[in-house]
Amino acid sequence: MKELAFSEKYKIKINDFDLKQTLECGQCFRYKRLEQNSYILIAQNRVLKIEQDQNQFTFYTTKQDFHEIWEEYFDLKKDYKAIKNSLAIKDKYLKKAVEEKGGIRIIKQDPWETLISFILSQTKQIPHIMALVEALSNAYGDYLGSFRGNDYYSFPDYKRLKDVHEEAYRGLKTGFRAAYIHDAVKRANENLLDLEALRKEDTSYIRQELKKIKGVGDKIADCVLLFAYSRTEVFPTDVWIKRLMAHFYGIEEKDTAHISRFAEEYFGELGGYAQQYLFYYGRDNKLGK
DNA sequence: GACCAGGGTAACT
DNA sequence: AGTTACCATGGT
Repeated sequence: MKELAFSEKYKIKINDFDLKQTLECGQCFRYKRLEQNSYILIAQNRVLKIEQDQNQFTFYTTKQDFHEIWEEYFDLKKDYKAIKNSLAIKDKYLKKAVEEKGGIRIIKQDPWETLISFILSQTKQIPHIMALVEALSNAYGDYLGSFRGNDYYSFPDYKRLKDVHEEAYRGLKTGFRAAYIHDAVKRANENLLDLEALRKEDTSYIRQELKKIKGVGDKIADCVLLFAYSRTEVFPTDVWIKRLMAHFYGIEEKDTAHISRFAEEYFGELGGYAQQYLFYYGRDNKLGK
């Protein structure tokens, strides 16, 4: 047992950044809220504590770690003001979404963790996804430390999962997704899937390669492209987005490919940002029923 | 007990 | 190319 002290502190002012919005908008699953504006995040094989007071942030780590790891991870160098202005002038829904959820940053997560997390996400609600990712980490990840009675484990990489049987994943209540996880692990260990090598490839090629994994279709591939590979033009289309596109823009399509084409046309290079603002705004306000 | 959840696949027209 | 049943589990 190792109690995490969080004795290091680095304070910094950041604009267009909201901790709650960035963590709870549905892009990541490994955080724990401590108090109103205080969170634990597990990422990069570390446990990070962060606090926010207005535009003043406290990262419980060294200045060096902040600049080498977390500034990039939270995409804090980018000018989101310009992005939000471009979107807000397009229509009243984007204007509202950007006004209300303008503190979202698209974080740069690990591709493997993102891939497995979104495989687990299918037909699951966000709290269930978080529970499954946590169960997988607790079972196979490295122990990182404890804080206030909670133990934290890293997300297990594909090498760590090499000899895990499909039945073991079923034991974690992953259901039919167990076979998909097993296939992804197998492909990674057989060098049929190299997520680091894919970083430099074209978006369409990455999508094509990801879809070779069982249980990975357009939506999950697009989530990996947006949340791990920073392909910010990509517009993942899920059940919420389908409903919201009908509600906002009258796009009554069942086929996600049609919605993606509309999004590509309408949002252009800012598709990924638009998707996150609209998704979180719509879901938080229960719009589109 | 029916219905749905940040989907995808296979088997149909 | 466009539907539909089904997949496993947990929550209303």
